Amino acid sequence: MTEADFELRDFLPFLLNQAAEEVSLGFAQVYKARYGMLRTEWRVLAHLGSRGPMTASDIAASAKVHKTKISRAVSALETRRFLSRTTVETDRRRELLRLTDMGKAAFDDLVATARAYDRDVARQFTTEEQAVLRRCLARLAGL
Amino acid sequence: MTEADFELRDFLPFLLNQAAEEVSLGFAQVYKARYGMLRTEWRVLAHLGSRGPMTASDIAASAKVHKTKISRAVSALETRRFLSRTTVETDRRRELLRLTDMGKAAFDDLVATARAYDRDVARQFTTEEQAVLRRCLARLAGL
DNA sequence: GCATATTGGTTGTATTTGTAACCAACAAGG
DNA sequence: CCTTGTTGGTTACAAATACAACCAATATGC
Repeated sequence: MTEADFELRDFLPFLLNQAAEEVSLGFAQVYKARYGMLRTEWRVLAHLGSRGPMTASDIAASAKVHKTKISRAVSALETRRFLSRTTVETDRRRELLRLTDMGKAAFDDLVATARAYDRDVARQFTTEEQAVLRRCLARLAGL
Repeated sequence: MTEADFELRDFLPFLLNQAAEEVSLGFAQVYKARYGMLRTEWRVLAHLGSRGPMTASDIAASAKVHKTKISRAVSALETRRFLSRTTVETDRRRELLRLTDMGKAAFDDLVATARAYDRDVARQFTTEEQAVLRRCLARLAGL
């Protein structure tokens, strides 16, 4: 007999993946449809929008995303004029990224959408559940 | 002023992705190192192991994974002799997938590893937190 | 100052994935 | 039967990702 009583739905890595996929797929469609943005691009936008100008590797470190992914997302956002780069004069390897007016507008708009989406998702839980859920996820995410 | 008080870490889709990535990355390395299996392959193995023989589209439906992904995972598992196919005689489009002895052994082994990993992850939470977390995730995942 | 190592960032190539087109087996309607 | 439509599954091609090699600027050791 093999381990017949093993249930995938009790397995945390599986549960997390499944939930994450389900939840972020819905939101991905929103901003993809509206701005043609990929997940990483939206995340770069969010970082710059909420924390102000920073360099690519700052974002990579804070979002724990590989720098090549960031690099490509930044190019895409630059091409669409959502952000601009300026080389840091004291260290000319680094470039400070900042949102253009268009980028800020997109960010504001996406924040509104994001908040509404978040409320929508959260609504199916009690306040206590929400608190526990967010706390546990933050811990797991290493925040 | 742009929406400066928006914090990514409060945004559920982001939290979920981050947590999922962090948690399943660790486990992925275990079974990738041991069996050279990809996530989808391990999930196919898990389905067949815990629910017995079934067809590719059964798995696709139950795991909510696209059938092409399943198809490729099944071929990979077949090549490595973890499973075998037999055409269903009453409907020759469908093929019943079942684990070979090797597949069963791999499944048993992975179940043990998975349980240990799960315990490890869960240990940082209280019993109540665990219950809430699993319940919420299951709901979000649509289980 | 000069060789060496490190860091910020990009590019090239091999995998992986998603989307759509596809084939074969079956089902339904006439 | 013979069209037409559906379903299970695979394949082909495009997009996305990971990984390693790379370039330029700076830091470090001597």
